[in-house]
Amino acid sequence: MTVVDPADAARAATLREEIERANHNYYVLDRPTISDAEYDRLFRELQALEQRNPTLRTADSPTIRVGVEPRSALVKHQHLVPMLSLGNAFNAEELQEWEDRLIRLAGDEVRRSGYACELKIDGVAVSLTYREGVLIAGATRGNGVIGENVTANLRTIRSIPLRLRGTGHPLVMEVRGEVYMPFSGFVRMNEERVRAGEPVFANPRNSAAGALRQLDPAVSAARPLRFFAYQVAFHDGVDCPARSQFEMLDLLESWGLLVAPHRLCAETLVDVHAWAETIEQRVRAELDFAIDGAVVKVNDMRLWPELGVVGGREPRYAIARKFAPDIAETRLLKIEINVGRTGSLNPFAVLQPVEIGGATVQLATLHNFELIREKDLRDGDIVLVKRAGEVIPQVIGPVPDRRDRDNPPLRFNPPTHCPVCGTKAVPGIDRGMLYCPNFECPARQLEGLVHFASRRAMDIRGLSYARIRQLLDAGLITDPSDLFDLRPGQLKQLERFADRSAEQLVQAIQASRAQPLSRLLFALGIDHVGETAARQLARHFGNMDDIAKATRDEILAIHGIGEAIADSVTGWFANPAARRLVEKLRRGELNFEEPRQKTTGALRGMTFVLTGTLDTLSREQAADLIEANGGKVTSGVSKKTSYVVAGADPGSKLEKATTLGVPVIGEQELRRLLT
DNA sequence: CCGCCTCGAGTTCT
DNA sequence: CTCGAGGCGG
Repeated sequence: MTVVDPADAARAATLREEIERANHNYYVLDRPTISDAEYDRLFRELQALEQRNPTLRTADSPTIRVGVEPRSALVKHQHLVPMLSLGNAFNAEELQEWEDRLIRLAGDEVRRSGYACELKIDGVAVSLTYREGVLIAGATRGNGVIGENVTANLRTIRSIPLRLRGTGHPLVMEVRGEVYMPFSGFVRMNEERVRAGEPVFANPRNSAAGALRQLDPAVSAARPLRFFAYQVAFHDGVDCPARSQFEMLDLLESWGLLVAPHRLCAETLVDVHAWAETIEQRVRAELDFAIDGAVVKVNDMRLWPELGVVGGREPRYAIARKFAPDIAETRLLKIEINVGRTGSLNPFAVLQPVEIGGATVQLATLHNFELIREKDLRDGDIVLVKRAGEVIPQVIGPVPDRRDRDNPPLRFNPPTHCPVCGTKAVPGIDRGMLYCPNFECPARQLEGLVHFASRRAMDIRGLSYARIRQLLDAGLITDPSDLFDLRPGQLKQLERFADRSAEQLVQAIQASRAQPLSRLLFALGIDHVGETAARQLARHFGNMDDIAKATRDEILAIHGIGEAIADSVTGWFANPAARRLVEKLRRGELNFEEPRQKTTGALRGMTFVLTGTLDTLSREQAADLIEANGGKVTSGVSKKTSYVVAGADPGSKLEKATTLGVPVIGEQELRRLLT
């Protein structure tokens, strides 16, 4: 006789109530009140409590039921075989526990069978009934046993065949799968709704659910819905046409159904884990639809009955490896604008900090003003933010349902003037972009100086963003040439400047005067003149004065330099302010010469691409080494690449090298090439 | 004129 | 790292 802790009992009751309320809001009212992650947390806590105290497991506990009663406006549909849900594993350890349990139940057969791995689409589960290959009915999952008949709506989805292709389909069967709305379609649909003055949808899954339950099929036909199939159910006694889940997926495809991409037949759990990591870190961000995890199934279907079902609810042969949610709702506090070095006005979103995929997101780029207009983003909106792997956070769109209807926030208007200096903004070549044309704009000066001092330009250590701002505010500098007049005494006057750091900074600035012309030229920040073009110019002309007086045609003659760069360079040197800057730099005794490049070298004519972490050399050292020996380093792999030098943990370039047949070498082999 | 190869520029968080 | 556009070769 076990004694139940009264605190546990009270907690269980609270959890049950909260879960029931969330279920009702989600399934019945279609208005989710808590996030999926929060729901999962509550659910698991309740499960754990009940496991510890079996007497708490009441007959009406949500852990026993699969869902709730469906809304009754639609005709009911009884599933041939119940549509069960899946147990969850949130990490590799829980996945391992699952396998351990399987092996205890069915022995090593499980290992030999391997695992079928599929994406878990975040959509609406449906069941399609085919008789003699013809679609006769379709239903939502409902409570798992009885769903809603939405046949007419499902028929409007083009990726659902009305008649199956191929042969070998059982007389009557239900194809199980997921209806979803792609991100692109979701965004487009909301844009159209904004134009039509209609309310907009909160997120793709709710849109798909809402579209399926429309009473008028014409309405759901207009929605961009898709379908992926993942399973088949038949009457007992019907021979399954496939032996394994993976074969079944192939069979579904041969019948003309779509199966979610990136599936894998894994031999071991280690492979499953590696695959799931790749999906979560890399693949997920590229998909045009939401996934909330991966489904792992024992591949051999003959083992399924033996493994049984947990609590009448979750079959043991499959488990959902859940990912951290990569989408969250948060408030867009304000749309702000950054002024770039080139004068580009870059809008970004300041967000109420929100946890997504293990990182706190506060800022997200909005790219350009066209995009803000299309999505109709406004200060104060609740927005959907997506972030996956190492991808930069992205604002998918507003959730206007949550906008105060009586008092909507003001529509965002692109700036007419530079927010920093007030100069009239001008449109750029790229659509949606605006520029501040003022060369003396303080923001542009700040960004320009940061670029000047940066590692790849003049490489002045200790001259950080904050320091530059401090020097500008103190009126000690306005342009890069002023740096070279700075004296330690002036810096020591400033706050937070120790004697030693003042001397070190002046020292670093003085040392940078010797940088080759190519770096100085790049540091000046002339439009279209990056590292490569700067080096080309410096090598070709040899010194600053010959570049300054070069004609457009003389510059055009250089291989790799075309009209855009030539015009930009001659234009820059024609500007009196620029000429004054050059003269001040000359007085500061900066190096205006490019050292003669030796034209020999073991790597002459070869092109290299670096990826991953090399054994001893840093990426930069390796690049220097290659260039010192006459070779070239580029960023992308192409047919012209001679070698890809790969280290530990290489990126996507390695894959591209193998597909293009480019030889891949390591650091040791690179060194051998030098001799 | 088209397609491929490069380069330039901007960007978030740990 | 990725997108977009510059530049070149066919």
